[in-house]
Amino acid sequence: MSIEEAIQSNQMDLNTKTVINILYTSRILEESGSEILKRFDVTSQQFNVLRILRGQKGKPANLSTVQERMIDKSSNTTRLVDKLIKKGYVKRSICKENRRKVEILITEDGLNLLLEIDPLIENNNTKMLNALSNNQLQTLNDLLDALRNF
Amino acid sequence: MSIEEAIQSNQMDLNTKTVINILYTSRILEESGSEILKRFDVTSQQFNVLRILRGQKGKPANLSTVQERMIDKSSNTTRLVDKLIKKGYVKRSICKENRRKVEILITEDGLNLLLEIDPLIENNNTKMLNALSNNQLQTLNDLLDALRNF
DNA sequence: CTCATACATTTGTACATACAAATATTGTAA
DNA sequence: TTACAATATTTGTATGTACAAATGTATGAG
Repeated sequence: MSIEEAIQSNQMDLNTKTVINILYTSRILEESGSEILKRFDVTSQQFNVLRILRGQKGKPANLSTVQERMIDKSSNTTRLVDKLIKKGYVKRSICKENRRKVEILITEDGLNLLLEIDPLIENNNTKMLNALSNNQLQTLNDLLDALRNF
Repeated sequence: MSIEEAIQSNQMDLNTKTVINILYTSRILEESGSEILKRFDVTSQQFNVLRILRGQKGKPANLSTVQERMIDKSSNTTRLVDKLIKKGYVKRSICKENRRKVEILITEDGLNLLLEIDPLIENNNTKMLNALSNNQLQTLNDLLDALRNF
């Protein structure tokens, strides 16, 4: 289904259409992922933070580093991390070298949660992208990467 | 900048990378647009509804129709419309044929607001998509349209 | 006609987000 | 060393979102 059919609108110029197409497609992917995460009582943002922390491979990350790397750089990473602490998925401590900074570390429970969620999300991603060949996926990535060089 | 550099993560499989790339790029576009809309004290969602209503060309739309066509099908179109009514950009009335339904119509003020915002958003879209040729934009749209046929 | 069901919207409530201001710590220039 | 600016995070507050339950209206079976 073309984006014009999807949102029942024609007569859009190519730029507008492209922007709307990206926003619209993104929303569909986001909702599909959220539905899976809901079962584990984590939001996409929380999942995103957990994956960033796992990527640190044991090294703690500062709040600001986490925020920089987040897909959705919502403010209040503080409160987002609070939620993860309450659930036991991350630990927080004050950085010894610079006491303004905070160090966040994923716990064993957090890592186990990711191990449980990962295959479901990967599976879902595969399903959602099923209609495109690897070549097409590569092209899509290249175009999006290029787009951001405005 | 590739998505791996952007979010400082490598070793992602192609599917995961593509999904993250779409979400990430979408967020950038969304924030850029929101910044413009903020000056006019409307959110992207409200702007989206106003454009849908303008597309009706004088014919009122039901709440459910509006919701179907929204990019972000957030619930509470009711309260979203409330805000637009308070600002004088739309009118609401009960549908005479089916009193369960509500009819929403954009006002003259709403149309004028869109006339003011449109060129700024179009200009911004052009700027944001500047790095891609028309051919590339077309390909991008085709890939996104195809993607949604999962 | 009247009851159950479906439909369209609204409302309640918990939670999340955005943005600004406040707090705490560090670095540095006089 | 003190004062000022810069940095990193937290907190306050208004607004927005998600989801379920409630309300009001229409439709069809018996």
